[in-house]
Amino acid sequence: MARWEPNARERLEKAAMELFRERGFDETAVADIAARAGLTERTFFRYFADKREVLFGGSPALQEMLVKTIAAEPAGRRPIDLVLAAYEATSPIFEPRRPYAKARTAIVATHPALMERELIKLAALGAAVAEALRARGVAEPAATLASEAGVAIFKLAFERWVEEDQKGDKKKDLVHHLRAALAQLEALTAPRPVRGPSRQRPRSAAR
Amino acid sequence: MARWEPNARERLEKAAMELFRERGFDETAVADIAARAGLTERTFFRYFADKREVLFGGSPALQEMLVKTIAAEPAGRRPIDLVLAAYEATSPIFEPRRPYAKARTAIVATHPALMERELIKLAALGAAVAEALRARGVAEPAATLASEAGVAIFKLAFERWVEEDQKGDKKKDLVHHLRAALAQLEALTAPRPVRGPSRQRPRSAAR
DNA sequence: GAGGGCAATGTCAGTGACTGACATGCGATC
DNA sequence: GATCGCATGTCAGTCACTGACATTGCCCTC
Repeated sequence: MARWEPNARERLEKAAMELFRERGFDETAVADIAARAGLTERTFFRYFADKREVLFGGSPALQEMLVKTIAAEPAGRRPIDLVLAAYEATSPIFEPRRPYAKARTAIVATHPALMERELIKLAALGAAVAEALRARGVAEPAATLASEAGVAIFKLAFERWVEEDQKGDKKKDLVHHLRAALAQLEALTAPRPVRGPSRQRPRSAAR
Repeated sequence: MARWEPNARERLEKAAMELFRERGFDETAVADIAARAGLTERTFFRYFADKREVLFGGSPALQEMLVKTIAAEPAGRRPIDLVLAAYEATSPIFEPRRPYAKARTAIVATHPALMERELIKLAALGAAVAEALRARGVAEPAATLASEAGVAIFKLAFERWVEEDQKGDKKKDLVHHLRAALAQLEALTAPRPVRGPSRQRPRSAAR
């Protein structure tokens, strides 16, 4: 009721998550979210550029963490290792929020419009990472490719990490999944076929 | 005027490209596009799910070509090579359309909403490729990672290919850029640092 | 402690994307 | 040439989003 309740932004985010879960994204009007948060539709749009954005408030902080980590890493490592270190550094943020991450991921998966937004946020993270690599002297196209590979690894690892069911004891952390994903990518781009013993004519390497 | 002019869909696509270029995406109303095509707004929405979709009509054909190529490739190659072969197979389609591709890419780059749509289309291509790999017996997570790597390679190669200015003689084709991008990715994920002679302590390879 | 200023919120009116229901004209079929 | 089906048109409505302006609580200063 009171006009001056604090944390308007968080209230809006919470109300939106609840309503998207209860009724679905399309069936929730912005006015509904605002009403549950004790605010008006107009105020919602002062905090979020559009209806989808309310689910992506954590994005800037994540990006900042990635960029700073890359800048702070010691020298003498492959670009892809710098990128991986950056994503590993976010693990302490995510680890205590696994249930929240799971709920949010489930909502995003329900609507293509939300997946679009998720994809462009990931692309923005990738672009920021590429820029941070360039700032360290990594040349193109290595910077772009390493950051794209990083996004692919992160997507896969995050998905595995979120899906891990509460088997209780043997839960792996995000860092584990990130390292596994990188190892698998390395295996995939290794010069010779990966699965099964050799069974085709040898020929000079790709390209 | 006549109600029964043929090719309504193509007329809408052409009108949209023109108007987006002349006025910009936001400044073009769907009713404007329809009017230029000699149709009504309602008819536009019978052909395209939303205003952005009018720029993405080629997506299903592209996806079909990728999937079929992967299914038809001979056995005994790395998954990533199958993926690359699939993208290479699209080259004859793109090659004669470079000016169109350039114009379209420029429009998409002008508006985040269009980039979002582009990203989700690429993700859909990637998902279809991963599925095609699985149908050939490629296991997870190799199928997903190979298809994601393929998308990254395609994005980079396509960008290079489109940007290539009309220097006249020495234009490279899309296949060239695709192969170059794969080679660069392989170099990035190779066990040891890429640039400069060795200058750090050796240690056993990743993982 | 009255006044003034600032920042967050509210109110209102408008535009345009998108949808459902129903009407209408063109072309083919029997 | 009556009928039918499909592409298109018409109309009305909802909702996301925006700009202009009003209001209200809070803090600072004199």
